[in-house]
Amino acid sequence: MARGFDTPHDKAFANRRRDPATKREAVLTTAAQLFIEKSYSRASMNDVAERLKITKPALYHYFQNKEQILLECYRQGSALIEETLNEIASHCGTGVEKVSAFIYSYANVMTVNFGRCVMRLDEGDLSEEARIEVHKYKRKIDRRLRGFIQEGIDDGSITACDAKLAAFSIAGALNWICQWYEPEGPLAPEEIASQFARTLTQGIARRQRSQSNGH
Amino acid sequence: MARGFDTPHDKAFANRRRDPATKREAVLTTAAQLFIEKSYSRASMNDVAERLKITKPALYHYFQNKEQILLECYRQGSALIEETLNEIASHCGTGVEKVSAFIYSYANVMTVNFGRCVMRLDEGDLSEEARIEVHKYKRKIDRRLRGFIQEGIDDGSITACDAKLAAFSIAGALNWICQWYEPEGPLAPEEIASQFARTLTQGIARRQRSQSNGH
Amino acid sequence: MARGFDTPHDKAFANRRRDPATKREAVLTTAAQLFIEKSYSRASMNDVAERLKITKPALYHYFQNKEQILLECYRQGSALIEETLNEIASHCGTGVEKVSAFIYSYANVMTVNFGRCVMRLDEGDLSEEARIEVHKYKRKIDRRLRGFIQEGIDDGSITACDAKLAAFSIAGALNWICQWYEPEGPLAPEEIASQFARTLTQGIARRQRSQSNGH
Amino acid sequence: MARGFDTPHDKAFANRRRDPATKREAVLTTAAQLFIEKSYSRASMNDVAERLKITKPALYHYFQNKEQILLECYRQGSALIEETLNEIASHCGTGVEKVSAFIYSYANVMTVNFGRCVMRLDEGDLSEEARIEVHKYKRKIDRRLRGFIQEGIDDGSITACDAKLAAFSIAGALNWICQWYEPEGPLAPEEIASQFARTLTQGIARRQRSQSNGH
DNA sequence: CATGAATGAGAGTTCATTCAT
DNA sequence: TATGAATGAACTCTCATTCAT
Repeated sequence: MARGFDTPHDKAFANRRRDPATKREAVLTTAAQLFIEKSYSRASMNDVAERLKITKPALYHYFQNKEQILLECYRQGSALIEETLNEIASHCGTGVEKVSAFIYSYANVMTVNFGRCVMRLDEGDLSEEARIEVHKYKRKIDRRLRGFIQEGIDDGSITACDAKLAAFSIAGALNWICQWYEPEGPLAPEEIASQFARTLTQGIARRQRSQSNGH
Repeated sequence: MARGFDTPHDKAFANRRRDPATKREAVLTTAAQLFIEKSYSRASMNDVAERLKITKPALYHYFQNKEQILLECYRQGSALIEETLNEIASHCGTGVEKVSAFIYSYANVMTVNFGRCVMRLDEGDLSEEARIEVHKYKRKIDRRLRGFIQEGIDDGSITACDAKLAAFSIAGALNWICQWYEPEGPLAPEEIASQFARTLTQGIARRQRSQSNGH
Repeated sequence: MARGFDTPHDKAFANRRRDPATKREAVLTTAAQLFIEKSYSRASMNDVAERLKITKPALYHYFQNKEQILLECYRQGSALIEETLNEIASHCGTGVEKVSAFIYSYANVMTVNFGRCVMRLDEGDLSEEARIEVHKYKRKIDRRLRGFIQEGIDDGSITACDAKLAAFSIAGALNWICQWYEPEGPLAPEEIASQFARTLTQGIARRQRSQSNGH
Repeated sequence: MARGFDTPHDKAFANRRRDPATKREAVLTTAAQLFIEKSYSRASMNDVAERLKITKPALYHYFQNKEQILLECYRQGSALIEETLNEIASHCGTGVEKVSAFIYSYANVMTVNFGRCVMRLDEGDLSEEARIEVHKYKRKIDRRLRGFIQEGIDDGSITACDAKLAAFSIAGALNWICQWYEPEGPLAPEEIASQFARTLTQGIARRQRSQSNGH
């Protein structure tokens, strides 16, 4: 996974007859990259175009406007998260195991640009309508995490606690990853993911004489 | 502490003979509020001036430019955190106790505007020089927290673990507070602070009865 | 006459082997329609292409550029008017009869898109050269109308008056039709035409019984 | 009246401390002039600014945006017309006299830029809301004119006819003035006004043995 | 031939900042 | 001193037009 996002995407535009879907993707990926690097408001359409070595108006062939690009970033990132959520929910296991799996997967998503966009970019840049859509995604994630925690409390694998605050705490630790993670840094996504899964789970796991949370 | 930042500060400008320092403070507080409400880039100097019921150029009597206001917000918030850090460091106690105290204080700071500014605003809006200064503050906080954790590991109050990642995890949960906390919301800062102190500490605290958590 | 211009013209492009002249006409008719609906500047080449279900560059096979389409609209509309003018001029009859016939025909033309284009679209969108050409058409119409009026004055069928201003007045009433006429509206072109012919002619016709209208 | 609109209005901006209302007016007058000269869409904010010898953004001190300038032009022009309407309506006189007075005043208004704007500019450039407002103005004018005509029919001063079409015809002749009138041309507004009043009134006036419509 | 893709020029608008009073 | 007015630079977006296939 990951680390591949720094490669130039201007090749997608080398030939005029290239697959338009590929080009659209290239625009999106480059935009996401820039949004993370410089923030949405400081990343101009010109910046995106320049990095792709095309002109500004060409972008408007693939997206209606800047906000649509932003929204699509949110959607892509949310989709990544949703995938893992569904997978985990469908698996059997105790609550604490689901929480642990969630943390592991989510941490990984927070190291790819689209995932980072979801939690790092400013929703204030979205229109009211788009903001509502994005909120739906976020609420769903939150509800799932709380659900896993509650399952754990119910099945005895998690210590009794305020599921809401526990979720905030875990989500906070995870979401913060997208603020400090650097693709070129010394920590590989998997390392981060597995240690986070271990540490954060311990904070809420029911003490037992011996416990293994394998990953 | 807390909650006092929503009162209107335009009164500071009601009387011409008011202390200039007070006025400067009023500008700063109002700006911080707006930066949190709308983000730095969407909060215009006009907005600040309007809310204070003064004119735009008047702002330039107290601050060189918009960035200086932003930087000062970072400084104020960082100072709040530093204070608590020094206090805790000077207190006696085991490592885990210091960590717990840190979490409690820090969580509280994350609910006041200046504190929120430090971790919520975008450093990309600062000049290179200012960004370096702010990084110094942040590194210091991180170093302290890691130090507390290491102390705990050394004195046996904290389970052996990667202090760096543990710090990231705790800091993440805490820093995220400034993203979701709402002054008018149902959760009081102290509630948040105490539950976070409890939950997050558990994640790293040494279990009193012997316990092995298989790698 | 009339009302047939709302039928879709994209059928002209359905068959590849269709007469190119037919296609050109279809472009023109559609463009005229759009120019009337949205104005020349707001009707984009894209709009024209979309309505015809062809691609934008295809338009450039039939017309050099947007302005040429506009010019051609003027020409088509002017031709319609010119036709009626010649017909009327060649007919025998008193001046007032010619004026009445002119009003009737002209009013009808003002309810078809090409006719409307001539008097409703903005000459400012034409190049200097084209504008001069269009002015020639308009001047010719004006001269003819004035001629008819003068004939009437000379043959006694029209009250003595400033032929120039009288022409302006009649032309104004007629030209204004293209601003308010709606193809789907309650008034049929012929109704409008006949009442206008009656009313406007009365304004200048010589009274059968002697009458003085004091200056 | 009239003819004064070609004088440069940049003097209003010579001094920074000049009356803002005067400057606003200067912007409006210059804009109206340009809208008539080049049409709304071709007259750029830059054009307006240049002619006033200020910069583009300075315009935004006086008007929210381009459309607001346009709307204000419509308002100013409509106000001019409304004034005369009220005056005429309150005067005693037969219907035909009122119609004649209306024509005279209205024709004059059609020779000043604001008046011309009302009937010459494209309503399609207005937002839905503004368009509704402008329609209200126009409907009011139309209703008044029809009212005057109906009064005339009722009091016997005007020949029985379709008041609606008669109004269209008169309004058309008058509105067309704003298309061909040139401030520097040979015809003075008053000349146009008085002949139009005479000619158009005759078109509907009841024939009497002798009649004087003085102006 | 006909087309999807791309461009260049220019539009309106915003905003931090600085004159000039 | 403190302010209303003005600016310059930047941004998003549109569109007629033309490549390149």
